[in-house]
Amino acid sequence: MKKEYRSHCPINFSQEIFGDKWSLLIIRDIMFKGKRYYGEFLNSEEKISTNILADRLEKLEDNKIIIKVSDVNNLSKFIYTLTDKGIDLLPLLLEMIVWGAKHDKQTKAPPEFINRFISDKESLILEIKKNLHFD
Amino acid sequence: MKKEYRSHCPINFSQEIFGDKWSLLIIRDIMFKGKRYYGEFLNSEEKISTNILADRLEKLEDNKIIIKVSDVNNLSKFIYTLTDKGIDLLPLLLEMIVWGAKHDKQTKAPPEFINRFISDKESLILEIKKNLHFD
DNA sequence: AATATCACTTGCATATTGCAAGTAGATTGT
DNA sequence: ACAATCTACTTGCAATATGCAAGTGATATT
Repeated sequence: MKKEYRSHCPINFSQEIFGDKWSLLIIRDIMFKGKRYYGEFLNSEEKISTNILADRLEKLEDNKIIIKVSDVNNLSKFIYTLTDKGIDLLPLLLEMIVWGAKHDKQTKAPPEFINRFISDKESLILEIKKNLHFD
Repeated sequence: MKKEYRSHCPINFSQEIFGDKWSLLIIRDIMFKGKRYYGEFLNSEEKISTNILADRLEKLEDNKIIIKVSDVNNLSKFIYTLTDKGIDLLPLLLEMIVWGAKHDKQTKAPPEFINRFISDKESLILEIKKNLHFD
């Protein structure tokens, strides 16, 4: 079960963990949209298929980006949350949002969000992080 | 030849363009290692295969992240360089380096590079950008 | 007790990846 | 001038990954 990395370049390391079309969307859903349940991820705009979702959740959990715990209010449900390692992806995701918003003419990124990030990175990061701790 | 995006979320937009295991490694090679030729990319540590390299270079060019021009000193060679859109990926890549270096115990990222980025982001960004303009 | 919900799993067709070998034009060496 | 080499790919094919649809088993609701 041990993972062999192609190299220990930090960019390669990162890409081997979340360099696919779906992983960061799951992290986005938890980080920015407050999603926590399997069914919520399934309903995201990009329509991930259920087997891919199951696979990515498992890989993200294996890589300690997220943790899965059962929901005490409903034992047939599980709650997925970010670990500190996952929360550490926030600055990267914010830069990705800035890049995507700048270069997609049809972007849906709210301009006030982008402007706030550009003019006041640190306070935005702190505010988002604060909202991630429900526990 | 028109591209349909699954959504115009900026994270999804970004991932549809470079969310795979190889694209950002090519960009890394140009940005941080000064590589410009097909053969140089082929020789990178992670050993990309030639058909995948050809495919990714074409996609990166289609997406205006890189441009391909023939080498006036050797007509059998082409020079690949970053566009402004590609150079705009620098902050994202730097955050990726920080994350990868922090969470990979075996990282090869030089600590002084990480420390300089953390303590003095903007000057490091400017310096790297300056070195990208050979033209 | 029957029905619905939830988080997956399975089967299968299609698409992508990766290895190895081949090709065509430009360059270099003799 | 000619052959060998270099350079940037292309092609064939096997292995892997993806995505759609349907199924399953445990819990929850009525």
